[in-house]
Amino acid sequence: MNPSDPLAPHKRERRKQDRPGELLEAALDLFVEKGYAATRVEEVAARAGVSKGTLFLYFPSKEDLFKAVVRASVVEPVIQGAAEVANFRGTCGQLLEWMMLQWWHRYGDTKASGISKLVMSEASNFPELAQFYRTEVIEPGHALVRNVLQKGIDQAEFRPVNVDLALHSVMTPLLFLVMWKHSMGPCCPSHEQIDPQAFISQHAQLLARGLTPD
Amino acid sequence: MNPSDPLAPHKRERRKQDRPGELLEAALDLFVEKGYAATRVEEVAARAGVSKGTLFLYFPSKEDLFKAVVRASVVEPVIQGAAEVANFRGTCGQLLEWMMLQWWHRYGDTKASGISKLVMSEASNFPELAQFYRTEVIEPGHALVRNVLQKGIDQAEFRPVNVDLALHSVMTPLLFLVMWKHSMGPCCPSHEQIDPQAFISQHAQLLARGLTPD
DNA sequence: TACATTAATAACCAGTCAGTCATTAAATAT
DNA sequence: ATATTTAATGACTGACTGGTTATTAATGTA
Repeated sequence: MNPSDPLAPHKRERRKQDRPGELLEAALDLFVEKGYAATRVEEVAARAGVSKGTLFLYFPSKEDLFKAVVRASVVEPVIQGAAEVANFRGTCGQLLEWMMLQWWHRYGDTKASGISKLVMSEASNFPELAQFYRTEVIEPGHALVRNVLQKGIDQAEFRPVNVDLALHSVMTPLLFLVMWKHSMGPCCPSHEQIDPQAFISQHAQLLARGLTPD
Repeated sequence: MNPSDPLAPHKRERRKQDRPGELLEAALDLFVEKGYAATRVEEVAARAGVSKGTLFLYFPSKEDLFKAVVRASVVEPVIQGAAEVANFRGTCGQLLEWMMLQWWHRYGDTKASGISKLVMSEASNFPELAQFYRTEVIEPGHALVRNVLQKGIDQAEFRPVNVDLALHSVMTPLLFLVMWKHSMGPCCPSHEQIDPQAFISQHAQLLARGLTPD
């Protein structure tokens, strides 16, 4: 008998340990690629090499699967990145630029960044998830930036601007790059794509100059 | 007979002229509030005080309804706003700040701005709509900003930065405010809401300083 | 008043998809 | 070997919803 006979009963592998991770991985791909509403759980299961029923063995509902994906793929990078900031040597202006570039190639330029776009898109349909994202992802990130700005002001490297506003001047281009990459980017003629590195660098330097006292 | 008898046949008003506008209005509300996939056409019809069948009398499909909403609520403000720029007197830095503030209270602070968020969210599901949005909304806006930046450089008010990147440093906080307002904003404690006016002003001044030659 | 036109309706259809459950088979214990 | 447990399956269902259409009623006209 042909071993790839499509009518042959599928071999049933029992790998309880690995299933959740594989399902999460598959779900991340599809949610990012197609959005929440447009991805079918059966498709997620298929990509994980498993039947739909099995998925519901590990996640009680599509919504819970989505939440699990967010938790798994977005919280980890944040706390990991935060640790590295302490080691940096240089001016606050340089640190700011370094942080922004790091953020880009550690997270923004990654599949996982699609989740940020997705959470933004679906926030009003999942208020509690938005809340979670805010406290676990946004707030820690803001705190990090706020500290650098405050330190710069305390050391008289920066003017005494409103740090709670200035922080958004730092974060905003990063979020924009992520949104762009996962929405308008793909349908743009390639010759007018944005070069993220160059944009971040120029913006960071613009900010640093703008923050410098007279 | 009770005039509000629920079993009484509904009075049929025939108002062919007004229907499309009313449906568009209702659809704008619901799309902005719940996203594309989550709003049911029957709900749109109901809010417009009309039955589902009637909606399909005026728009051939849900997708066409969506496109019509985008055209109606986003293209008009852009061309109108562009006209006003010519009359401004002041430095390029001041003009930039003025444009950003205008944009905010003429469009960003408006229900229609929810469409920008929606187009971003749904771009990958409606590539052709994203294309339309890019050429009709984004490109004209970019051109406007680019001109001001270039003029500032030509007049030596600004350093010779890369205008195609700097333009995003201008637009980015505006898009961010819109995204925030329609996604994370509603689920944030009110005491840490962003003050859009203040943020835009400070950012614009940061940019103007950052663009100033030594 | 009788007739023609057409805006509006509501019941209906067909396709989709999240979630269920009876059944199967791999792994483990006896 | 045999029995027991439980991971995995996939056919099935029930709710939902975009879109259709036969019918109704409002309006204009002769």
